[in-house]
Amino acid sequence: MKEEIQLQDISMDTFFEKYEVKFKAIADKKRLQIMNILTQRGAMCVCDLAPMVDMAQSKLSYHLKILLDANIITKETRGTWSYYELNQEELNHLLSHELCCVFKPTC
Amino acid sequence: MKEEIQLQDISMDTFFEKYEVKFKAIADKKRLQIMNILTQRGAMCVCDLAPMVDMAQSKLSYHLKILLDANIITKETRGTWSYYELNQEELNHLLSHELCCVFKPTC
DNA sequence: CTACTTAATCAAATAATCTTGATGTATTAA
DNA sequence: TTAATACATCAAGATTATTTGATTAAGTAG
Repeated sequence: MKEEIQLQDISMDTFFEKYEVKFKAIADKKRLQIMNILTQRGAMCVCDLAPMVDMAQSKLSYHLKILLDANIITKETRGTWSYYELNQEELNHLLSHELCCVFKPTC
Repeated sequence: MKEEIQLQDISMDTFFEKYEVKFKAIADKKRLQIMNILTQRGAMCVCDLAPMVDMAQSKLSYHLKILLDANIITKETRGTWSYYELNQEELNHLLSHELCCVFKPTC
C-alpha cells in the first residue's frame, strides 16, 4: 500500500512539473505577445517577428526557445530561416476556450 | 489613427500583464499541488494544508498569497483561521476543460 | 491577564530567470 | 571566394523569485 502511494506521489510530482514548465513558458507578457502575433499571422521567421515585438534577435531567440521547449510552439527550418508556429493541439489541452482568440489559433 | 493604434497597444499590454500574473501564479509545482489538494478537499485552513504539502507555515502563506493576488483562490477568515478555496469561475476562464479534474473544482 | 494557537509579514540569504553584447555556424548571394 | 543574412548560443551582469527563521498581531482558552 505504501509503495502504491509513493508511486502515485511520484507520478503526480512529475505531472505537476510538466505543467510548471508549460505555465512558466506562457507566464511572461513578452511571450504572450509573441503568441498573440503568431495567432494572428500564423508561422513567422525570427527576422520578421523581431521588429514586431521590438526585441533584439538574441533576446527573441531566448524567448522562442522557452516556448519551444514547453511545446507551446513548433519550429521548422527552411534554408537559413526558422519558422515558428503555435502548437494548436497543445494549447487546446492547456487553455480555456475563452482564450482561443488571443493566444490560440483558429478562433 | 496612430493614437488609436497606440491606445490599442496599451490595452493589449495591460491584457498581457494581467495574464502574466495569473499564469505566473500557477506556474509552480508547489502551487499546482496546493490547487490539486483544494480541488479534492474544498476550503482548507493553512494549518491543515501545511502538513499535506510539507511546507513551513511562512512558506505556505507566501505561496497562498501569490495565488490569492492572482485571484486563483479566495480567502475567508473565521476567528484566527484563514480558509482558502479555489476560485472556480476564474479557473474556468483560464484553463482547459481537460484540466478540470486536477486543478479546478467540480470535475 | 496569561499562555497558546493561527497566520501574516519582514529581512537576509539563496536561487532562478532575463538581458545584453559578442561569437559561432550555416546558408545564400554576388 | 567573399560578403551578407539568419539565427543559435554563450558568458556576465542585472533583475526577480523563493526560502528561512524571526517577529508581529489577533483570536481563543484557561
